Amino acid sequence: MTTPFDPMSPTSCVSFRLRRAARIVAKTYDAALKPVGLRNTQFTLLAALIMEGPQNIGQLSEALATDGTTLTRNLQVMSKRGLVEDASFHEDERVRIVKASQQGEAVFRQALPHWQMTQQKMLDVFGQERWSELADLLQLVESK
Amino acid sequence: MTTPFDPMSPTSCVSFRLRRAARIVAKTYDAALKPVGLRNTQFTLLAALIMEGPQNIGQLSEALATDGTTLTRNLQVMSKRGLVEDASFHEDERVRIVKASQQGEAVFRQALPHWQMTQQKMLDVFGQERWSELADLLQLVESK
DNA sequence: GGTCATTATCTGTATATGCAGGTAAATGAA
DNA sequence: TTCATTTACCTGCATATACAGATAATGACC
Repeated sequence: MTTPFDPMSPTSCVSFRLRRAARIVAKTYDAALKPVGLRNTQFTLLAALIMEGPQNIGQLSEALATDGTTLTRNLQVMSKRGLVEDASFHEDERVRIVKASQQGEAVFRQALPHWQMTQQKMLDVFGQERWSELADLLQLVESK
Repeated sequence: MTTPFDPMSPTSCVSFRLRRAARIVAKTYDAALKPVGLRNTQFTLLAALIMEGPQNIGQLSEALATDGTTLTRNLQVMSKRGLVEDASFHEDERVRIVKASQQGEAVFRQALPHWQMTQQKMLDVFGQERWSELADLLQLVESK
């Protein structure tokens, strides 16, 4: 006697469902990262810079699917905290290359176990198999 | 020779993946709803008030998994535009009941076909079957 | 070499989001 | 009844997010 899932009801709005789930999940990571003073978003940004190396706004924007103007400001916050800094200049003077600072790397190392704990918990919720499928589905949206 | 999916790499962070997908999807709906002057978030809020009837902040917060303080402000914006308004008083004077205004309902009706078009496009991307599965998976997070 | 379109980023403005902490009403216990 | 606790909501503060439009540097074409 469950209500049938009606995909064309605003309740089933893909945007709503994704955002709602994202809000809940983000809160979990935020809580876990709180001891090291990072938000989940900042952890991701730091991870990108550390794992992929110094990058410019455009590259980050592409990789994270985040508007460049958003990144400018998110990086500003992190810059004030000394987590990231501008890297060497580029031939093209329009381009700004950003990298994780030493302190940024240290904070990231501190954050990693907290993140891993939470990530593992999330994998347990889904089951690793299903998360892999879910990730694939989400990727569909991004390629299109 | 594809890189194997490593669920414990920060690149696979559940929060990051969900948020990234949500950003992309939200932009699509925002673009579609622009002609009627609604953001996807506002459409959802309006839909909740119209389909479920007048509600207080607490009920909305529960249904949308959005912090009450966020709702207070989001509703403020919509109230200024005359889309929502306070409903009759409650016995409990702490409680504030909100409802869609006449104009809110009119705007919602205008928005609906635009939303439907976009929703259908998203269903096509996933395939209806898969979206149903995806929605189920997302719900896992919310129940826990 | 000068002009014009393109590209990379930033600013102004507005919404979305949530935590801490505050206030007022309701509730429950003594 | 009185007072402490709980509940429902709001304010202050900070971050996240993106569109429009501005700016500055490149690149292409004559």
